[in-house]
Formats: sequence, C-alpha cells, structure tokens
Amino acid sequence: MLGAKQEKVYLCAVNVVIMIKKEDVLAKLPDLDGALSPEERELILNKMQVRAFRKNETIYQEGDIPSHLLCLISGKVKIYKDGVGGRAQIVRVADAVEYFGYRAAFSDENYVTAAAAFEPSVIATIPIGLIRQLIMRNPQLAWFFVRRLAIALGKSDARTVNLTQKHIRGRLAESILFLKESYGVEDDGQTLNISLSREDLANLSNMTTSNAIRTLSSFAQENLIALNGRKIKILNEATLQKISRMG
Amino acid sequence: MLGAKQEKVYLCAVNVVIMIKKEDVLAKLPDLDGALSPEERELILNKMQVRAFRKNETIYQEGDIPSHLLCLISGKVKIYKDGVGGRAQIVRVADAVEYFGYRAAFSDENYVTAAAAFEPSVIATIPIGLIRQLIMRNPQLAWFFVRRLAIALGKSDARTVNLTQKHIRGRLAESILFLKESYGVEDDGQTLNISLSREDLANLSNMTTSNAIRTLSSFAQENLIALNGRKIKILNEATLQKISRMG
DNA sequence: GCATTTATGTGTTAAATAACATCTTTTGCC
DNA sequence: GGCAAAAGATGTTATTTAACACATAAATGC
Repeated sequence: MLGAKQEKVYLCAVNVVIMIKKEDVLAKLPDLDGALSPEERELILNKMQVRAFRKNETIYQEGDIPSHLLCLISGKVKIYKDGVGGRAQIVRVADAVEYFGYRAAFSDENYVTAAAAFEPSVIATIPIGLIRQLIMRNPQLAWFFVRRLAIALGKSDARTVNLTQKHIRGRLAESILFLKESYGVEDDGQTLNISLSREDLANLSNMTTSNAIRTLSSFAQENLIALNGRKIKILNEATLQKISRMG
Repeated sequence: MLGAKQEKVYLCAVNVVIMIKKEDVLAKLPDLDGALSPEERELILNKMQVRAFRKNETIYQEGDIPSHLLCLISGKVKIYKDGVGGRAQIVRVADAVEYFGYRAAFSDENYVTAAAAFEPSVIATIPIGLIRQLIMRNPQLAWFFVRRLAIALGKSDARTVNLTQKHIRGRLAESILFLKESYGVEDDGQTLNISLSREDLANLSNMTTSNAIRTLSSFAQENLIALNGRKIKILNEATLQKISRMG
C-alpha cells in the first residue's frame, strides 16, 4: 500500500541538502495516539511534506499565517516570543517526536510566537485544513489535541507564575530542571541532553545573559552543577529543586 | 419536554439562600456553540446542578480533583495561582456566560489553580465524565474545547511575556485594558464594568499592592484614568495602550 | 592562518521594585 | 453608633536585577 512512496525525498534547508528516505520519516511519524484509521493515515501521508532546518534556523515567525501542522521528526525546537526591546522569551520547547505549531491555526490567528531549531531538525508538515477536516469526523483525533492543549495551558500558567514571582536563582534552577524534564539526560544520567547558549538559557529564565552566566557560575561553585562549555551536568538535583521551589 | 423541570431550585451558598428558577438558568446556559443535539442537551440538563457563590468565595482550590465542567451563569470569576510567599497571581478571568474549570480535567490532573468569585456568582456544574463521553461522539463539541483551549493558551503565552518583561506602569496599563476586554464597560463607554480591590489589581499585574495603589494614582494624576473608589474610568485609552506596549 | 565576529565572563553603576512602617479611610458588624 | 478589621494611601529604605563597560575566549569566514 505504501510501496509507491518509498522513493527518496530530497530536503533542502537553504545551503544544506539532506537526503532522507520518506519511509524513514513515516516510520517515525507518531499516529496521534492511535487516533487515525488506515485511510486517514494514508490521507495524511499523501499530503505530508518534509523539510530539514539548520541549527538556529527560523521555522516560523510571529505574524506568519499558520498553514500546516508541524511534527518534529528529529531535533529540538524552541517556541518563543519577542518582547520589549527585542528581548526574547522562550515559552515552550519541543522534542522529537512531537507535534507543534497548531495552536494559532486552531484559534484562527496568525502566529503570535516564533519557532526556531535549537539544533539541526527535520520537520514533517501536514496541511492544517486536512487536520481540521479529520478532527471534525474523528473525535479521538480531536481528543488528542484537547489533551495536548490542556497540558500545554497548565504548563504555561505555571510558567507565568514561576517566571514572575521567583528570583533569579529560582528561575535558573527551574529552567535547568525544565530542560531535564523536556530533553532528558545523557547516558550518565546527569548531563542534560541539550546544549544551549547562555543567551538561550537567559531567554528561558527571563533574565539577562550576564545574569545567566553569573548565576550558572554560582551554581557550579556551589557544586550543584558542573559546567563543561555548554554542557550542564546536574550534581545536586534535590538542592536545585529546593532553590526552584523557594524562589 | 422540559416541562417537568420547571420547579424551583434552591441554591444554598453558605449563609445565603438564593432562589432561582431552574428554567432561568437553562435559558442562559450556552449551547456550546450549537454543538449539542436536543438529546445531548437534555442529557446535560438532567445532570446539571446549580450553585450560588458569595463574593470572594472559593469555587475550587489548588489540589482539588476536578469533577465537573463549570459554567458561569452570572457574576465574575478569577482563576489564580498561589505563588512564592503566599503571593497570588491571577492567570485568567471568566465572565458570564462562560465555561471554565475544564483544563485540569482534560489533562487528568488535579487543579493547579484556584478559582474564586469576584462578585456574587451563579455557577452551573456538569459532571466532566458526561462531557468527556459527549466529546467522544460529537466532534463539534470537541472542536469547541479545542478552540477555547487554543485561545486560552495564546493568551497565557502573551501574559507570560507581558508580566515578565514590562515595567510596572506597562503591566498596570495592560491590566486595565485587559479588564476592559474581559468585562467591558458601563453605559458611559469608559468606566470598567468590574470593581477590583487594589490587591486583586496587584495580583493581576504582578506587583505589590502598594505599587498598584501608587501607579494607579500616577495614572489618575496624568488624567489617563479617573478613580472613584474601586471604579476605574478610562480617560485616555490611546496613551494607556502606548504605555502597555512600551513596557 | 589570520581577521572578524560572536559568545562568554566579570566588575561597576544605576534603576526598578519589594519590603517595611505608618497613617488614614472605609467597611462590616454587633 | 461605635468599635474592630480591612482596605487604601504614602514615605523611606533595602534588595534585586538590569544596564553598561570591558576583557577574554571561541568560533567563523575568507
């Protein structure tokens, strides 16, 4: 049935040409919690496009019209808002394999956030109109998005309070733990599975880059973490959690 | 068909007994964007309970198990989180007639927020299990919640950035405009249709009560607003918007 | 390989805002 | 009506954090 689709697809991300077999992408595409019938799945696969993004490349921008549901096949993505004076605030992150970029489409708005790749990423895109059609005749698919939106809203509310009420140390500790939650750790069970610039870390924690650097150094000096360039190793999670809770 | 339901329902809110005819509530209950069939509507009405809440009375608390979809029939409600040092942050507000209190249920969590009545309110409650059932066989109903959650998430993200990046004047200006958006104005077209304590205003704007009072006075002195006790009259919306944008 | 940009690190100063202390006014209650 | 409690108002001080100014190190492009 899918035999006809096993040709290679060439993905062009500006200067870099990456070759990925479409079948490899398909194998990774999650089935939306098993909500789709084989026919629906086929429909989606026929309309799906795949694109690769370079590190730091923008995926969509504030003001863009959302036309596709995005699925992060591999890589890591930040969703952020540009605030006062060009200062960015990361509001969410996505890890593979995860759907994103549908909120604006579902509320009939243009994007109010931007998205960019933390690291080289491959993204499948599905026309949002098709998803909308499927939702209207597949309650399980609708429920998938209800659930995901409800979870995201809970996190966003928590984030609002954490970022506004906690002091710098609390916010940074929280971000480190958030990154562990979101992207996991390496084989040693301690080193965060993502490398962020100090600036990204600051944008995640609502502080200036200088203060991110300073506070990170403090944590290292207190042996709460160990730093190796952009790699962060969590040495004392209990205390970080305490700092995060206390504000 | 609904004839049998036209008895009076007695609603007891602690010390106060309010008498409301159920039919009056029913007339106001929105039909979830027309998503319900007559049979589904009947099902909901049979299971629906109605309760009145006094001013400042708690509707649900952080940690409570969400068991019902809530519909604010009349009154005004705040949804808030208690943060560091007992300081509260209002994350959302609800106006009549509006559904709320479903986020936690949809993500299978206990409430992570609390809700309380800004003013005397009447709330209809519908078992969330029933709603869940209806969602699973009525995609239009599911879409209603997808849309509402998507809108709420967009607002929450915007709020995160506004509360973290703007300065006090910008945050207060924004809150005043937010209240106009949310609750509208009186017949004069200028006076906010809600009376908040200075403390609530502070909790909405992420600042101390002292600073809310001070900044409010400044705005009044600059003729941006006029204060009459808890009543706020917007005199110069354009400038407030500018202050809100500039941070 | 060298120049140029970009990222990181550190000290100093200035601004924003919370904390605190009072005082006054209003509200609720018996 | 009078008392107590809550809400509102205002001044002062202390703390937090941003802004700025450099310095150094690392990455990038030619």
